[in-house]
Amino acid sequence: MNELHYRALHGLIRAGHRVTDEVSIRLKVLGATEPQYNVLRILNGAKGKPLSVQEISERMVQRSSNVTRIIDKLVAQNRVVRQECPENRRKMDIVITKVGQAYLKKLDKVVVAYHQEFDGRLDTAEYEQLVTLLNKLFTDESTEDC
Amino acid sequence: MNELHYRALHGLIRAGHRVTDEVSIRLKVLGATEPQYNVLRILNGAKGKPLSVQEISERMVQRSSNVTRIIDKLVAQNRVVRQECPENRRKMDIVITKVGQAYLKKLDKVVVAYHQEFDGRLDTAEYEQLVTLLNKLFTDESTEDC
DNA sequence: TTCTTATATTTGTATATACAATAGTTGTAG
DNA sequence: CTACAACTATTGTATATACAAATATAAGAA
Repeated sequence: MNELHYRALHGLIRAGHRVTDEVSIRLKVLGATEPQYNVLRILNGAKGKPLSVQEISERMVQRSSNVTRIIDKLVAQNRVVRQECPENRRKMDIVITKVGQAYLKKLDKVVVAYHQEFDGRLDTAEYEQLVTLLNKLFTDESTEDC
Repeated sequence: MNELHYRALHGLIRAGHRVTDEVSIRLKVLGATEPQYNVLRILNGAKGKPLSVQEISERMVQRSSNVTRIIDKLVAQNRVVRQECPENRRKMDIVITKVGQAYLKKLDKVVVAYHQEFDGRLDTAEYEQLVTLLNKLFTDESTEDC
């Protein structure tokens, strides 16, 4: 019983780390880290709407208190812009740039290529099953991007 | 199609990180990090047989080149012993101590308690399904502990 | 207004991690 | 035996991360 729990949860941990590691290796070739990729995706998913540091943090897979410094890097690379939010000067308006979008496209390409390695390992019904099971396990979806 | 892949893999990443994060929080209360816990579990699983740094590395969930420094910490805490392997003086024989085993028991307790939070979220058949799907996705099991 | 509390981000600092370089050991070819 | 390549663990160093403290703004109460 509990052994089964353990196998399932441990399997999830290993699977998650493994996918992250593999993705990181591929992103690094293009000069990006996984958190940077994550932030760019989140901003791109906002469709031009500026997001605050907090909003980005909430959508990140890895809880990290240092979104500020990730943004610092992206700003230095002209991939996002950061400016004070006019309505609330405590907040920052962060937006992906054209340069950032073009870069993200390149990053997405290598990630999609990695995903394609999984073609055929499960059939469509099984992939749906997996998604369903994950949703059931983690009902409160505190982090959502795209 | 590809969207489904993405949802499944991204779900795995989030689930894995989430479980790791939650476990880390609980371990930290007892003064341990997740990698330290991992090493202790691996050594305990070896049933007294000394393992080399390399053997431990291979069994870790997170690829990390710094098992040496994790061992440093555990040695300082008297939870493992490290001595030169007599057969091959390049290698190190690393073994968990009684102190380490007792400590590991305490760590396991909080991890098990966390696992129990998942009771009822899936039924037995579903847990088995999940394990099966994960095994199908990652056929080559390069990392195995316990 | 002024005081207090809450919110949002940044920064300081200690620790952790990745990666390359190093040092010591073993195996093997000449 | 010597020279050279392969293997194992450690260390140096730059970067990343976690967490607490600091800074700045906003909102509400006296």
